[in-house]
Amino acid sequence: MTSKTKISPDFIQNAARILKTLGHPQRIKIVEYLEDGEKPVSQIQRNLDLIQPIVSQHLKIMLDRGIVKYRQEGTRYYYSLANDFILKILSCMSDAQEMISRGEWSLENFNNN
Amino acid sequence: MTSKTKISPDFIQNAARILKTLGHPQRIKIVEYLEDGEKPVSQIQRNLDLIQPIVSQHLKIMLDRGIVKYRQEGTRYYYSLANDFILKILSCMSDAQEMISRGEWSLENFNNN
DNA sequence: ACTTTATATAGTATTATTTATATATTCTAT
DNA sequence: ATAGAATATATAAATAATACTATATAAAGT
Repeated sequence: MTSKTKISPDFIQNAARILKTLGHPQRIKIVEYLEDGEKPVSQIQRNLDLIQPIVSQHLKIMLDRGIVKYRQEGTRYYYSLANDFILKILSCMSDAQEMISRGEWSLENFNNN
Repeated sequence: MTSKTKISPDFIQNAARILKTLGHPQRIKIVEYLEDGEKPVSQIQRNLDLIQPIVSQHLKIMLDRGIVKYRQEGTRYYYSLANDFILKILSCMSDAQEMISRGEWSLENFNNN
């Protein structure tokens, strides 16, 4: 059983923003990649096989929304997760993945389009 | 410590979709409202003070993405959460709310715009 | 049959997000 | 001072999400 979740009305906007921000495949991948510590942009770029401005753009969005932070060293920008909590959301999604693979949840609907 | 979250590459699109879908204030409110059981559209509408087509649209989006389901009875459509798991995500967000209120996390960044 | 109620669906305009491309900045090494 | 590397920023184009208005459907009551 799940206890009554009460998100305060003031916080709903923030909650939506966080979820929406993480609701992008490449950003999820970036967050996952940052899980084991800070990484410079170039490395993220290589790892995810994306062009540099795209990576910087996603990082900026996540920076503005408090999801990542960075530390500059010379010409390198080392990005890392602003917070361990972000991983909780991802681990929640990996639970979802399990449920679906066990057939306990279906994302597809009969009247899907 | 959080254990290594591993979302399979195949699932990342789905994960993003779920998060993005929940990343809307009114949809969060709807999900919260459905927490204590199925509700007909009209009641959701009254509760959230929205016009009917908006509610139906959000419900349809969430239906297509496996987040809600419904049961028709006469002219009434009773919507409910497709899954208890959805609440876990929200409860995760209510944890976030706490962290922020305790000052352990800031959503605002110096160079925010 | 006709009307009302509850809800869905369609179409559309507006706005936001995403991606791509091009350029600027800043640091480092020469 | 110049050049190269790493990254940011600006801008434009393409795409998607949102909210609104109007209309359709289907069941229930008269």
